[in-house]
Amino acid sequence: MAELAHSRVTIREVADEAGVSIATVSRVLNGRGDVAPETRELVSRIIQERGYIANRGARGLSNGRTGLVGLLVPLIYPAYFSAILSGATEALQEHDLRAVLSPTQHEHDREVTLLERLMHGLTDGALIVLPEESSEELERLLDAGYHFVVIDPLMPLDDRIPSVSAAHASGADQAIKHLLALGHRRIAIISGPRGWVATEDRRRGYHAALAAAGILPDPELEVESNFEIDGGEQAANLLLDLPEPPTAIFAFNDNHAIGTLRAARSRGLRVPEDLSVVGFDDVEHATIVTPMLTTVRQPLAEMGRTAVSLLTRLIERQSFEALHVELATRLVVRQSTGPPPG
Amino acid sequence: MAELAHSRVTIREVADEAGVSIATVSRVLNGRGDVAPETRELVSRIIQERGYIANRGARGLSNGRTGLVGLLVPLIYPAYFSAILSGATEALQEHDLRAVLSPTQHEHDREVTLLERLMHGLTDGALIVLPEESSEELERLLDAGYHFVVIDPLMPLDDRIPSVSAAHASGADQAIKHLLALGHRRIAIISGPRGWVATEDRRRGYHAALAAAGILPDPELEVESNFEIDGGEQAANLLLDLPEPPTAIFAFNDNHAIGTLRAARSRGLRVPEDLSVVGFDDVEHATIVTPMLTTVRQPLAEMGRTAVSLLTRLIERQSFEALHVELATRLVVRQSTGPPPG
DNA sequence: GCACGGCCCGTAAACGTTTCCGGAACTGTT
DNA sequence: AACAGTTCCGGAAACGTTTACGGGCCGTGC
Repeated sequence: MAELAHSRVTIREVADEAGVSIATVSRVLNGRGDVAPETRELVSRIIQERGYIANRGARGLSNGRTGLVGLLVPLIYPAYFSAILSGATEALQEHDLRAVLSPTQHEHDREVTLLERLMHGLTDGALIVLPEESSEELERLLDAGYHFVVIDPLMPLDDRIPSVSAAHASGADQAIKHLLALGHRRIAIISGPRGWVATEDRRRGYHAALAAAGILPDPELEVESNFEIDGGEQAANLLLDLPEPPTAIFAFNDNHAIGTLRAARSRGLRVPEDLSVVGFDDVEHATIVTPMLTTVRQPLAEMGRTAVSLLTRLIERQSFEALHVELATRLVVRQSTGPPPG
Repeated sequence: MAELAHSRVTIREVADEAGVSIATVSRVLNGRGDVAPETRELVSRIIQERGYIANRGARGLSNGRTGLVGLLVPLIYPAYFSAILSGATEALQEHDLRAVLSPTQHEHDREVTLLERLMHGLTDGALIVLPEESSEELERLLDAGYHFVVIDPLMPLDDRIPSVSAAHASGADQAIKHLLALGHRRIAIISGPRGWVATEDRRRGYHAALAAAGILPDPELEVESNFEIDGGEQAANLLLDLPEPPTAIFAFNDNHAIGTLRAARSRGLRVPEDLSVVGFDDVEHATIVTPMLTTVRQPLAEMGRTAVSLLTRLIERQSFEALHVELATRLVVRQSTGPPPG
């Protein structure tokens, strides 16, 4: 039994006070047509006065909609995620939906059970950022009739699975073209884990831009790392220790770029005079570091918002139009790139 | 009517398959005593097999608990908030509670209506970070029987309102003592808005530490700013333009400190040789900036976790033990402080 | 052999909505 | 004056749980 303390005002009380049935109150609540203007006005006023707010749980029970949307993210803290979250929850609020936040700590099992609990009556759908699941697992979800959209898929997904991501290849292409235009020829990359969509797409962009300039890719110039600053620093050290080191490094995220800056500084290399650095993401970090990073901007908040709009359309069963949207990336030139030395 | 699509398995089906009543299934679900071991075992197995998960909405309707907790934050993106969120949601998950995320964009009205909607059957309680509400408004919530705990109150709150915050005065005291020990005598502050608890407490710590060293506070050395980097930069410029500028600046948050770094750099001042800078918060920004910031660390994630543990105690019993907890702050000395010039 | 107390378990009410179905009161047509 | 068609509204079922209440059955003690 609920504490009688917050004895909320219920639809029954509103109905009694207005001298109508609860059915009628429900109708004005949901903007149904079948109600006389005066009645509607009267009921509305009483709802106002009493501060009545429908119980979401009950509503969900009765009509199958809970007004809740699950937000599955590996972590909350890193700026990459919080930017997406920020855009998503804001858009959710505009649709009068609430976000149920569920960090998965990058653990596959945790994510799977979370999803199961979410779909079981708790939420109307979910946004899954960087899903740990295989395409098959997600397809099963889909077949179960659950609504969700994936943000920035890690692995290639089945075509039926709605997703929003950034234009990775184009971003990499812009970055490399920029370096090329500055005169660089020996351009290294610090990439994310192989096999991830983002990694492979950006590599593709990198290779394509090099090829277009008639440069053969040198496997020595491609190293892989995690997403931490330390990892970036180590990778950069590897690169700079090469007999013939690169004059520019394109890092696949801003943390890597910052690590590269550190590596450069620790060996007395000036950026951009001795070494050019380009990042990816354009989170706030990029602008507070010295020198400020030239980086490829991902519209993270916008990705969150877009995912919400896909999801709401899905929930309302409106659409099977553009299930996959790719948002443009844009190179932001700041201080960490310049002509190669010599 | 619910979409038949995700026709979830219901308690009824489990009951039928086990050949018992739904009451019995409910009993084993909730670990009630009144059930024979074999029955319990049988029902448990079927629950497992069928992957049954109780519908939260229905459960909430019936027993008044929804398993949801509201998280009210002004914004999500800034590291300060996401660190708190991170700690809170993690702790929530351990209690098998889910977080309903509600950014208020610093708008008082938005926050009030959000709270109203939250308490109306949606959630069992809430965590309110940096509440925009007056103490009176919160007291009314309290009297209505709603459970919540405030994290980092903006304004002084009534004693009955549970809260968790950081040891502001002690942090400021540590920072100033550190600067004093380095030999600084002319120490300025860039504070947050006057009237805010955090601001006033830190000012108190600042004044106390100065007084203990026999230094009279100079009002010229105290400027106020918002929480952005730009604001910090402007404030620092004001300070550095003084006829007798400070040799050290204690900024009330890391953004201000970073702004101060910028101001120093733009006028050719070296940090820490020409100017010492101390920040507050110790978010990640503090470590990626050059020089790395000496700063007062607030245990943000821990504050989130602590708030959750207060809240769950509140929800479960009506306990009135330690309603106010203040977590220790700690000075982290890095590269932005040194002896004064000359 | 009987009453009684435990142990298990089922029945049914209750939680607050939405929505289907049908009915009353009008309006307008013949 | 009867009738069909509208318009507006109420009754009641349904959603999936929890839980108060009561009842069967068994063993125990006399």
